[in-house]
Parts: sequence; C-alpha cells; structure tokens
Amino acid sequence: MEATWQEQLRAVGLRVTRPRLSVLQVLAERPHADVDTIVTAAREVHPTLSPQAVYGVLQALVTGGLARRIEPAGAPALFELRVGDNHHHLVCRSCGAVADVDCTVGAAPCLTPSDTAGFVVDEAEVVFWGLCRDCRVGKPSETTKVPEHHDRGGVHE
Amino acid sequence: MEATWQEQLRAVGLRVTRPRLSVLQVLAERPHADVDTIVTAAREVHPTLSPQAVYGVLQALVTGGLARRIEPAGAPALFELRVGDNHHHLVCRSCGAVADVDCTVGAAPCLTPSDTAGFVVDEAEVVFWGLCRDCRVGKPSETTKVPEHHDRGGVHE
DNA sequence: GTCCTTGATTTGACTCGATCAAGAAAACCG
DNA sequence: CGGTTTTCTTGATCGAGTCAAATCAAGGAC
Repeated sequence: MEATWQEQLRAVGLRVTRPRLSVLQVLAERPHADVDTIVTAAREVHPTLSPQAVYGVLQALVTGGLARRIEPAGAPALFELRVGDNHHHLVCRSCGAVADVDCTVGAAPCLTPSDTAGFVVDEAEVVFWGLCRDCRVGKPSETTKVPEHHDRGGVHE
Repeated sequence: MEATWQEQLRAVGLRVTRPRLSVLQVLAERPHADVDTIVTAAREVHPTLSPQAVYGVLQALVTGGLARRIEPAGAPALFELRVGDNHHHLVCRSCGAVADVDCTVGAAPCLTPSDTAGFVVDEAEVVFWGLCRDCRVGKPSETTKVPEHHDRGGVHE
C-alpha cells in the first residue's frame, strides 16, 4: 500500500520520507484525524516523530492536494485523504465525531448562491451538525463539549 | 434603537448593561465582526470595556439566541445578529471578508443528506469560499492569507 | 430613594492549537 | 559514494479563547 503513497508523493513533487509515509498510513486508517491523533498513531511506527513534523507533513500534503484540511467550528483541524470529490461532513455536537456524506444531488441549487455580492465562488462547503448515534442514546462518549444545545432554525427550513 | 436592545435582552432573561448595549450596537453596524473589532469599536462609547467582557457578552447573546457565532476555517470567530433565518455566508479567501447569502431554495435537497450515518442532524451550515470583488481586481486588501490557491473540485460538481 | 441579592464585569493567569526559526538529518541526483 | 536541497528536529513564540477570584452594577424589595 505504501507503494501508492510513494507514487503519489512523487507525483506532486514531494520527497518520500518516513514521517510522510507514516502520516499517510494513519490517515488511511483514521479518515478524520486531528494532529494529536496523527502524532500518537504515527509514533507506533516512527517513535521519534515530532508534532511539528506532522504539521509540516500535513501542510505539504494539503498543498500538494493529497490531503484536505477540515476545521469544524470549535474543534482542532482534522485531515482526510479524500480529495477531489466534493463530499461533505456530519459533525457530532457532543463528541466531535465526523462522518462523510456524499452529496447525492448532481446539480446543487442551494450551492450556487443567487446573489454572490461580487464574490467569485470556487468552493462550497457544507457541514451538517447533529448528534451521532452513540451520543444520542445517552452515552456522551468522552468529551461532552455542548451539554445544552440551543436550536435556532433547524435544518435549513 | 437601544430600546429594542433592552427589550430583546430582557426577553431572554439578560440584564441590560452598558457592555451588552455597546456590543449589540457594534454588531448592528458591522454585521460580521470579530472580537477584536467589537472591542475596539465598542470602546468608542465605553472606553473601559475589556476583551473578556466582550467574550462574556457574546457568549450570553449567543446562548440567549440574540447573536450567532460563525467560525470560518482559519479565522477568528465572527458574530452576527441575524438569527432565526438560516442564511449562509460567502467568505473571501484573501481578505476574509464575509457576506450574507440568502438561500433562495425553499426545499434544499442537498441539505438533507441521504445517508446520515446514524446522526440526527439539526442544522446545516454552508460556506461559500471565493474571492471578493476587491481582492479579485488585484487589490489584496490587507491580509493576503492564501496567496496560492489549490482548487480541488470547484463548486460542488 | 436606598438597600440587598444576584448577576455581570474586571483583572490576571493560563490552556491549547498552531506557527516560526535555526541547526541537524535525510533524500535524491549524478 | 559525496553534494545539494529538502525535510525533520528542537525550542521558542504567538494568538484566540478560557478559567477563576474579586470587584462592581442592575434591578427588585423595602
């Protein structure tokens, strides 16, 4: 599997290094990992890996288009390898869990704003907020970040 | 205009204080202000206002449903008074300018994910990324945060 | 109008995510 | 197998945001 990583790294002009392969492997196993998770996991195969190295690797991967950075409001940045397909995310308000969601609508009416106010839009980002199954059944996993929730509007109409 | 602020504060069980009125007035003038902007602007009418007070005021307003917090990726949090209508935002990659965009689509197909992966969704958040008019015409306002831009997918299909 | 209780603000320290910079190490080319 | 360039390590630094104790003000009671 790492052979593919090597090719992909070279394809975007990046050198093939152990930290990069380690980070790529972690991201392949954990689709939405934050930096701390990546460092911890990657150290299983590369114990001397530093957090700053991971930041550097991730920035290189994102710049090269091999990874994508997502930043749910109020949470540290997460990284994923799924790039190219413009999929969206479900985020749990309680535990912060993230799940991918493919947009099943080809032409997305709501994603081409009628009044762009002079902006040239090149990307539309959608985040669905809610509660994951585990948190919903009364098991607020580990971190209960949003104990009380103020609803204001519901799901877009 | 402050009479309305007073009513609104009382309506959600909050005391009417100078910091709160100041912050509300600033938000009414600047629809998408960050904390620093609010502090600076509010000090024109309340010079001793502390940043922490603004944080407290904003949290109270958000909790009470009078304000909404938006956090564009990579930028400090912004606050706005438009609540209740689930409108979306255009964000400039270069200068960070934010503009409101009303969703013209009543039923939003793309905003009800087909596979919710066990999540109970209560809000859909949409952010349109692009360049504002000023930054597009070669005047990258002040902070050029994203000099080179890697496009990866365009506007959702 | 004044007092009192509760809630809000001030002040200061502190946490956490992320970035920057200089030197050491490694990857790739020939 | 060197040489050059990129990348990683190490350590300091920054900024947004939070926490906690003490002070202060708002608003109802008297």
